[in-house]
Amino acid sequence: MSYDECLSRRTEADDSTAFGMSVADGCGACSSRGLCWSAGIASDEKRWYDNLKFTRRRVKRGEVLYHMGDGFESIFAVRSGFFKTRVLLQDGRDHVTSFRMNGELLGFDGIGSQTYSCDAIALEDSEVCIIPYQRLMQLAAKVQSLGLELNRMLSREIVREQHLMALLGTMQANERVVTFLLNLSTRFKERHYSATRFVLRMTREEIGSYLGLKLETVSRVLGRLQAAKLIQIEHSKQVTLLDIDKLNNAFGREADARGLTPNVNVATSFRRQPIGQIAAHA
Amino acid sequence: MSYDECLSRRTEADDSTAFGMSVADGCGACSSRGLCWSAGIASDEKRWYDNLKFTRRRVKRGEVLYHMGDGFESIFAVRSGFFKTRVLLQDGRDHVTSFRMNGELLGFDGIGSQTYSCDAIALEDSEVCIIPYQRLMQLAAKVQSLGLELNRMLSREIVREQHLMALLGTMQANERVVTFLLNLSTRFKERHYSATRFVLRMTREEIGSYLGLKLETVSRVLGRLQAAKLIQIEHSKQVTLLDIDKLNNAFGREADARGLTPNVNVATSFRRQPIGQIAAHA
DNA sequence: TTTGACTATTGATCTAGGTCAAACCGATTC
DNA sequence: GAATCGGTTTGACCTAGATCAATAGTCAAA
Repeated sequence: MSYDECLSRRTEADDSTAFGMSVADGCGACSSRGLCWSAGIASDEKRWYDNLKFTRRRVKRGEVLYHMGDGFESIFAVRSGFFKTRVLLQDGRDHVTSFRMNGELLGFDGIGSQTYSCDAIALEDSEVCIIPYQRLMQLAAKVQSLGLELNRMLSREIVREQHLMALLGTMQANERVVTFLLNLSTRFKERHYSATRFVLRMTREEIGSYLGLKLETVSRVLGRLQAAKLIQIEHSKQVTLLDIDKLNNAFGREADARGLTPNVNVATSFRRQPIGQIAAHA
Repeated sequence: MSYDECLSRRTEADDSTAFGMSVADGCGACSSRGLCWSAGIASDEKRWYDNLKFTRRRVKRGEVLYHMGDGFESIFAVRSGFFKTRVLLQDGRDHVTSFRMNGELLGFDGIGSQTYSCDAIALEDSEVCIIPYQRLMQLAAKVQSLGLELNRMLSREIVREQHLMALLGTMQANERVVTFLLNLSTRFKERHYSATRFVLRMTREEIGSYLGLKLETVSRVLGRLQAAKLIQIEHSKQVTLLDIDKLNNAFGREADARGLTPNVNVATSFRRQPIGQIAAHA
């Protein structure tokens, strides 16, 4: 998908973006302020942003933002909504590699080969800022701190994935699910949403794919966590974390900003116990 | 570890690096030429490299190049030898996240937080080029293509890790090990070493950690592959791939340059069979 | 050349999580 | 309000890979 195609798909009705929107007049009012780009840029260099016009695009639930194999033109910042990314295997298997919420970025995977290497799909009606890479790099040539910040973001994504690899390589099903919930909790908290009560935008199957588990296993673990009064689930999607400390102590350290921190601070034998015992114990 | 410390550990005897070494006079003669940095930089901009003095450091087998938590100053290019990186979990578990051979880079994980997020450990006596990040970025401010190339490398690392996550999330033990062997094979081939006969520098346990398997499982799979006459192993470490095509067809597509391509082009039912049947079938 | 520390192989057994199948639930549509 | 549909839960069973344990190869130091 070319950058022009991208633009043409922009919601016609959205007047505010009709002529592009600079960071100066757009980001200041954005609900992702402080989470997205601009947080890392030296403030005396912010004026440079005027050169970087953002456009936006609405993506309906289930719609694909970009496809694996599409030509890389832009990275995207989630303004609102929720996305998953997934890599596809030739035989039909796939694997979910991330979930993205507002203020988070999509498309880094395309820089290396000039072709996106995964699919990005909206899990609910969403809106993204389109950040054309070429212009971004032209600007970065002038604004030092912008290039540095971009590197930092790429690096943080590498670290996030390392932690996820460790999760996939070493953790039990219980730990994986709890780590996942705590990570979501942290990210909602950063966005000034409730850290203890939130909606799971993704299906059990998507969670399972992300965590390297089958959907039935995810469902069972959630069931056990509920039976242990550590969480509560209504209508399958609405989750309440009833005791974050116990969840933390039993299964994983406070997950940091962007990554899934897979650290565990209890003895191995303990981790292996069924959840009921852990809840009673902690 | 500071950059100065890094320098001070440099091998005293290595005169060629005593006053730093520019890309111009150092990289031209390097055995990693064409694999490392310089391949991606516009050639008319290569002269700028003179400003970037590289120093080197020898790292003995088992020695740590950098530790998780060390202050980030530099990235490293492997000149010779072999490294692993691993993330540590608080309770003593760890997970190997990559193996690096000559021409490959280490330390990207430190850019985001200014602190390395994993350990890098030499698996044999090795030598690295030390690339001070600050100077690199100063130079990148002048040389556009350098900044672009750095972004590409970071992005490729993200994609590599995505593929590895898919491997950890979806593949069977057999597939994982075969994918691993084929990936090594490809990388050796790129370096003009034999694609079919090479030495495993890492232990079964390290392979297992990387692949999310136990060392016994790795050993068993290798044993089965050998029994199926797909590979041959001498002295535990010396591997010969006897039939790359069969390995490929049965378990995974040709692995691309840097990533573990987890694609599989056979039916699921087929993949599940024991190796002997696959070998007979393919 | 023996000793000792690793590392790897191999067998026997166990279990976490996968697989299969049925039932359930809430939302939508007819 | 019956029917359909996508997603979820739950139970019964099974198996890939983990675990445990014994043996053996490899290499370097004494």
